[in-house]
Amino acid sequence: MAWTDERIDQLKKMWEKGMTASQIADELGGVSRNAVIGKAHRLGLKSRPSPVKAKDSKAKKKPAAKPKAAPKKTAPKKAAPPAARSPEPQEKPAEAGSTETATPPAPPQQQYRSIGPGGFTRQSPADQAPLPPAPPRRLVPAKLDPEYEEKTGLLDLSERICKWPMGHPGEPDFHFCGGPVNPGFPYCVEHCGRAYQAQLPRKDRRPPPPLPFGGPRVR
DNA sequence: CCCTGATTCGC
DNA sequence: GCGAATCAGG
Repeated sequence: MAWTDERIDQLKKMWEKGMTASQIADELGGVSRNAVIGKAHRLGLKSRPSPVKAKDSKAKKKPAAKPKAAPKKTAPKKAAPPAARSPEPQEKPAEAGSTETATPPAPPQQQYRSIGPGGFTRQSPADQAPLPPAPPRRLVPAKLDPEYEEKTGLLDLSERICKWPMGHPGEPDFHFCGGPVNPGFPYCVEHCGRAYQAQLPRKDRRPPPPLPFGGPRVR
């Protein structure tokens, strides 16, 4: 599969969106995870938190004892030069919370109010007691509803996860089996048994169960 | 084991 | 330029 401009564009978007190389790879299709990573680097895309990095400052020298059976074809060019990485921006605002002090409650002060018809105290918007700062909100619950914890969702699927649907799409608790697959199949052993069945002779077939949601829409 | 990204190097 | 193989941390 070639890297067309379009696919490169998708790659960039996904990469910058934080998707993993694997996710990007099988979203694009036709490329491996390695291909995606390789391309990303060639494109000069920003590297992202990698497990195997950020290790430094410890010069561990093991002078001897590491022949490794010489699996390399060429002379292993060790000694990665500790070339000074680009100077980290080091943007640490060091600003003591001088600006984020909570708004102090308005001090009691002389106020002039007019009395409206019916004796109501007139109140202008400026007279409104200052609203306390809104509490910080979470966009996402810190903890998943226990009902969905442990459930296998669409994004959890992989080549070794059983993709047998449990429930129906659209239902709140729709999820996937999530068990280990029967190697070579998209389902676990149990669900392979459900998925792959020989046809019964016509006379032995049961009528199909009623379709959910009232069946196909007729226009 | 599984996952991740980085790097190398033959093509 | 490409990406499999390899490395290495979580």
